[in-house]
Amino acid sequence: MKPSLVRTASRIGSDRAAVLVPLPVAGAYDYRVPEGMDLAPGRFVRVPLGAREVTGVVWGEPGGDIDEAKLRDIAAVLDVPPLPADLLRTVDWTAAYTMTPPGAVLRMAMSVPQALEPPRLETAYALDRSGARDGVRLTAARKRVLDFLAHGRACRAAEIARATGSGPGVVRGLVEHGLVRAVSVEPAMEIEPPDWQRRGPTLSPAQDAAARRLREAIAAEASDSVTLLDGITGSGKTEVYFEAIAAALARGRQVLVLLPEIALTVDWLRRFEDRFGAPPLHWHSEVTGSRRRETWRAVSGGRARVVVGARSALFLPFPELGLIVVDEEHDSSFKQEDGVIYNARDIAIVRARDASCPIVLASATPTLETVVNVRRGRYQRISLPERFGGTALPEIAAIDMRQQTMAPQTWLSPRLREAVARTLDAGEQALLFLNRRGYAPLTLCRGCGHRIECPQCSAWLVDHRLARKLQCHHCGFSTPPPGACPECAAEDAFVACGPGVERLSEEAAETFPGARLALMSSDALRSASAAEALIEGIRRHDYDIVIGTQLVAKGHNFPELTLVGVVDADLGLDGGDLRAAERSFQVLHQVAGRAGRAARPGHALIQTYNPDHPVMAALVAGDRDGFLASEARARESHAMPPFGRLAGIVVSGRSEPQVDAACRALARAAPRGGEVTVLGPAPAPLALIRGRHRRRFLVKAPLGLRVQPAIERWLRQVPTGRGVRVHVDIDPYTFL
DNA sequence: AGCACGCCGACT
DNA sequence: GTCGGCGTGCTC
Repeated sequence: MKPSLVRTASRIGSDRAAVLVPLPVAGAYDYRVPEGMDLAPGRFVRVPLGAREVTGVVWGEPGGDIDEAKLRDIAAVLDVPPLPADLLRTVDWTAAYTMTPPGAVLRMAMSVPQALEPPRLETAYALDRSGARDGVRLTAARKRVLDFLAHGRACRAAEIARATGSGPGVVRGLVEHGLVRAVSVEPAMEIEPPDWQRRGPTLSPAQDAAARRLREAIAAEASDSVTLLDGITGSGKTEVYFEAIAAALARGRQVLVLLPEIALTVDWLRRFEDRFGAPPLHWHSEVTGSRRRETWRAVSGGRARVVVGARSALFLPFPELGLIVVDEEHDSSFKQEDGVIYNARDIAIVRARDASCPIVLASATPTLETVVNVRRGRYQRISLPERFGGTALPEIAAIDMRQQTMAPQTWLSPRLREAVARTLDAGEQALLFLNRRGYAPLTLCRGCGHRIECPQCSAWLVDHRLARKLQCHHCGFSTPPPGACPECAAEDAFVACGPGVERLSEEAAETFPGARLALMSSDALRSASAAEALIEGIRRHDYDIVIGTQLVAKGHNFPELTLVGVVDADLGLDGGDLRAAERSFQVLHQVAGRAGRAARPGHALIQTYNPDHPVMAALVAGDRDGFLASEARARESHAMPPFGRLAGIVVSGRSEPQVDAACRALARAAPRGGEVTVLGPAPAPLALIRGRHRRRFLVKAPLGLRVQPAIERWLRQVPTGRGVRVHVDIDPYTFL
């Protein structure tokens, strides 16, 4: 029995209402409600704003302190379902937490303006039962069309033609004879409902036990629980949370699954269809046009039962949200770095709380934040300790690069070369992982030592030899490689320094002649279909060695891959980032997990100059929890997250003196002596991006304190203006 | 985010 | 003398 899910919002009682417009204004504006207009929070309305008219959302009771003379009338109420009340709360919470104007957050929930417009009607054809068949010559084609329409509802001409194999003239003829009539219909995307009663693949006893516990958590009375599904790579987490999805669907609820953008693979979708017999709806930046509009409307109207998407799916208007799953919970791509700066994982937890629904965080390498929340008893944990099918985790060994003799301009150590050769001899596949795109990260002039830098950023240009370009990875600037040095005019004097995947693939080709190489990086794979084709090829063993960036680490399953070689494991460790160690551990652990997923055991070799580093030691020992414990101790001793609060304040502008002046003014006004500490200003690690100079402050506060009011008070005292912008990043991830 | 208002260079 | 450049400021 489907419970009643209509969350009845209280009607607006007075002749005024607060309306939030999707613009970065300070808050909701009051408008006059015309006589007889029936409003409740969440309703979409058209309101006059300055010289134009915009669509906003009724937010609640009026603020009241606005001059009667300034009040303007709400122009119209849109005939679409209102934004659910729980989403209004999440928008308010997100705005307050991230210190963003609520209208800017609302804009994310109104990202499809076309979905609010009355749909363009389409012409469809239906059987006209009043039409007399006497005297009409019923050809075979006409009969097929009439039979087809006798079963279904009105269909578009193209659909009828496709289904009956007849031309467009057939329908037209039937219309002329009055047997079929044209009707106007709203275009509605056809959605196959997922079948939760269908029998999915057989679960292992461990999976089954985990699934049962998850179902119980969902059925429990206190349903807004947070559960960490903690399962090592290959333990079948996905199939376990599918059972949670089935349970939510059985209760008549909608489900949202958040995945990191690149983890939504054909593999994942195939598993979903195996369980539910139908695909979920997708939501990410590449879903555009009418598909985007129809998906939004299907979510809003409740026709979409399961949506899988990237972080922006979080603000879709689910009226009956019953479960959120955040897969690869630790993935840093959940953190949005531009516009409204938020972490989709954290907002998902808030959205679940506001909607009173459970949420599942899944990961093989959960974040320290999540693990600490489990320890504090705020989250539950369900563990999947073994790999599905009894396959062992790959054995991980470090290669101490200080002990290896390297030929100049090579990056594969003798030990790694030997291991790759053995793997190829055994007829198996090897993966060489290097988390750096392009051919070389630095190009310098042999003559004068000049380094080629981005003209708008303080960053080197990366040599992309396949594309015949030098490229800036921070602003997208690109230029053909110069013939002569811009500094000393020397010809042909450039040297490429350091390796990228393109260069590594060159070395692999020289070292292993005859081996078939696949290069997997975002540059080499222009489209999603090209990526899928390559992945299929790897799976079919069309390639012997895969060379890839982080892209290969995500969710792919290559059964004949038995060796993973990490070329430069130290790459992520420097950078002064709070989470550098944690993130390195996560990505290295994940990429090592690509080895040996089927019947064959796998192993991973990690080239490092720091074999004693806690990250490397923990990987080799297979001691994830030990690593998390030592990382927790280190953070706790410095009162760093999750044992303290952090916020970044980035000051930027085109004029360096103006930025410095603003920083001095901010430093003078910075709160001191209290519980809040302000560090800085320091040049941001990338002191110049897109021609903007950047400085940053770091605000530290104890856990129990809300930093936002302190920051608000501080920033309000200092008028910035003069082409200088100040951005607040609560819980910063990268310190760039 | 738009769109207006406002104060300084090349044109009918 | 105007048309218009886009800098800053407001929108219930």
